[in-house]
Amino acid sequence: MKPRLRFAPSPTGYLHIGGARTALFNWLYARRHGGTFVLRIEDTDQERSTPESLQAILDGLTWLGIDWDEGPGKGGGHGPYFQMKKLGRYTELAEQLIATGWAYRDYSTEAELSDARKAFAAEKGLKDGDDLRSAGFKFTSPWRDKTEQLDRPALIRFKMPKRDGRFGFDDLVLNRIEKPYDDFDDFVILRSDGVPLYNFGCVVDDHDMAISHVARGQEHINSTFPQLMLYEAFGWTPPQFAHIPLIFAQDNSKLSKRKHPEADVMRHKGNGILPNALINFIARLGWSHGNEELFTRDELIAKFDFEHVGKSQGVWNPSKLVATNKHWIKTTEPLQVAMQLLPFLQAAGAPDAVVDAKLELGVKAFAERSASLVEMAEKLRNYYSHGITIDGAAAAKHLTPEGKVLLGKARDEFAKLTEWTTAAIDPLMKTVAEANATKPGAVAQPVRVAATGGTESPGIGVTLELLGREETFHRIDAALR
RNA sequence: GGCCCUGUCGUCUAGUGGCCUAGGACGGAGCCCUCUCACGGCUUAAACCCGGGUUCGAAUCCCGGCAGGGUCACCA
Repeated sequence: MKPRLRFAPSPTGYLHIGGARTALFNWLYARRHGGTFVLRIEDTDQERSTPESLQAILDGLTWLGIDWDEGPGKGGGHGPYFQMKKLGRYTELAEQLIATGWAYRDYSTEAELSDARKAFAAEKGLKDGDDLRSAGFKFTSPWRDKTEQLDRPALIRFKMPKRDGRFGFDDLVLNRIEKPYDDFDDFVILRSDGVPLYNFGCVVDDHDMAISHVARGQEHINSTFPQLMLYEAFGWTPPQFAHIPLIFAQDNSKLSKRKHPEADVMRHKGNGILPNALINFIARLGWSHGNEELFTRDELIAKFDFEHVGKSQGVWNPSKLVATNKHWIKTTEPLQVAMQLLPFLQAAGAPDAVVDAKLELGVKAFAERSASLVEMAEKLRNYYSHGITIDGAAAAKHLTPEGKVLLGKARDEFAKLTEWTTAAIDPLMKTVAEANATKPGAVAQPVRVAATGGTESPGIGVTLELLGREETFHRIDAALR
């Protein structure tokens, strides 16, 4: 049996880093075992769900290269993949549960629930604002054992069996987890407007979609128990669960959309992080493979397993993300990098830049000196402008009278060149230096400052090749003036 | 508060009873390479939460503490 896994976001905001990692783990497992990866949209929270959020999530997954076999835009034989499109199915199954004695209609009003809370508070001597849950409040509906039907809306509750002892499941990362039966109230499965609640919709869909493995955040551990009861009530076999640890921000609080901008996947795109670098980084945050740190997408697919997913929460480490990004900028095909770099370069002030031999050369020259595409674009833009503003301190240090003499001599050598390449230009630093009894650096720095306006750049050869013969002479002549 | 999960360098982690005088990576410090900046190479500081057991032997198993986290909605 080929495994079927899913990612089931609710479209209530952008794609969160934690969600992305959950999606990634499910996707990796499916890909590794030749299974199917399903994308399901849990849009039953009509208050918060928006089309924009849905699009943002789709965009985020697409950018990361996490593709789905079934779901929005793909179809598939287990749809609908939007929960709001299968309301009838939930109603039908909820009725089935009532018929089999596993659920009941609850006509309690908000007022009655509120009265119950107040009565509990009074009995315990609690003040306003005290947390009722902490004090052990449980709501027992008076409708639990009634079968009469009233002519007003009712919600449907699952009837937790009164049993002693404990129940649980074998988690793929946490191993055995159990809880006492009496830990659970009769939970709502269908709201009075006919829309299912999370636990119910989730179980129905995972069953309908023949999901075999569910990897999700550890915040879902406790909801696994009511879900297990639902599986029992329906006589269905539950999937295998893998609860993965949460991601925390550097301030040691849960990575949240509100407080932590880095929680937004697309923000990293804007920051010039390569999708493969982000994938590598979040995969390693919570999963390991011996001492290995760097993985291509294919290596991840070949090596991922739930056994090596850690049990404890991880902290977001921006500097390691940057280091990972540096690595992939250096090792990815220059052409690939160039294509992703282009929009950044255009935005940085080189609107006419295109993906061509020059840009590829630029990527090669700057791959080792850029932490991100943003940084690379920033450095490369000067190679796309006509003329350059020379930094004052750099000029003062290197465009001295002596420096200008050497710059002039270098210019003379450049003028003799029949081909304008790195290999042809580089040796000239030494040539000029030896002819003038000095070091190559004494020649290279004035050239560098004249050509780039600053004291830092790749080797003189590539730098000038990148600039082009004409622009190089233009800038040198301007500096010599 | 009840229940549940977790606890190795600052951070991510390797480690599944002897290979551990605890390894790697990021970050830090230093050195080398060098036409600048980088890259790279080398060196270095830095951790098994605490206390009891079990065992010839424990980071690894058990118990207790402590700490961190999750969850207890007609949200997901």
